[in-house]
Amino acid sequence: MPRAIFPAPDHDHDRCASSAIAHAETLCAARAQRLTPIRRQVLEALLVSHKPLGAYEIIDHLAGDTRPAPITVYRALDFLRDNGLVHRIESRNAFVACVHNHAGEDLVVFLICERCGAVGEAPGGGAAEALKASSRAAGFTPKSPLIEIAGVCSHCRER
Amino acid sequence: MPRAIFPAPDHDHDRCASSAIAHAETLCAARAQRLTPIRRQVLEALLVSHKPLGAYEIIDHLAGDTRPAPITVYRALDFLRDNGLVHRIESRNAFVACVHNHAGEDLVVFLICERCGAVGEAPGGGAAEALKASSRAAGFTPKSPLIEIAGVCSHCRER
DNA sequence: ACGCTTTTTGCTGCAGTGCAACATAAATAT
DNA sequence: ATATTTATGTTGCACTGCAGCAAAAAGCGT
Repeated sequence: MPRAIFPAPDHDHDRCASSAIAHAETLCAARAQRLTPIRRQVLEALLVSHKPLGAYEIIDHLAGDTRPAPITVYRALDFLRDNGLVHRIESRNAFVACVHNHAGEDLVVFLICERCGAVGEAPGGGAAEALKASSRAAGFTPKSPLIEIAGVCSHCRER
Repeated sequence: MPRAIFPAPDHDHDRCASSAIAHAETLCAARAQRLTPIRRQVLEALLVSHKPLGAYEIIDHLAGDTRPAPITVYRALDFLRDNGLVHRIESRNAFVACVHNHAGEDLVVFLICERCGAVGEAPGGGAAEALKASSRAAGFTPKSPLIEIAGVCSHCRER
């Protein structure tokens, strides 16, 4: 069965989080990038929440021993984003862990549930090319489109 | 000739701004909405700049007599956005005047030039339906997609 | 093992974003 | 004219995001 875009609310968080961490380790090792404790902790915080978190919410999650300064978290987020492990949800000023493993694809469509706050990553299908073609027709030289769709996810709809 | 998506850098700003203001007046009159001085000034500031402005940049533009408080500008922006006269560029935390007059269409694609900062509104074509269909396939009930594309506009490319 | 360089983290500070809560003024309705 | 709605002014604050510099840690060459 394919990975559900919106995992069931009662799914095994720990399992999918540890698998994502493992993936991050593999990827960083392959690129000679260092998944330092802070970076890993930020990623873990996003993974267990399974929802987009603001920078200060991440700080709250990490505030076990010493409370990290905002800049520390932002730098970790920059690193994780550069390596495709975390996405920024622009319409929310928040960040989500990427659980999609979209290898090299350029278009990610974020589905943002307005009830539970969960974010799914849907395949963009042909939309990327259509949008790029449309913008080129306007004389524009496009990079990858950013697409975010608000709505209601399957689990919230059923309730 | 159709309205260019990226108006030439030397086009008649005053002309297109005053036409947009006239449109705003007509629209507000038709809806029994009040285009008060502050709201008009905020809209004018965005129109003459022809680029996205942050809230504090708008304040600077209006700071002729008395400097408006941030909340004042945000409230004016809320009003203008509710009436489709202004859009928010999420990836920039900034606002642009809408010069597209897209009557009732739901999809707006923002083309954001990374060199000059200008923002064009391109027709979305069939992308909206494709994206909605794709998200429905994931059990998601979508509202209108938000699409922003960074790149280089025609005028900057020629230079 | 030693110093050197690069990378990462810590720290201080600040500019920008965005809005809540309440008070006042202006416009509209009755 | 008075009551009601709508808009603006004021104060204050929480969040966002990063610059600039200092200290620590990791990697590298000899």
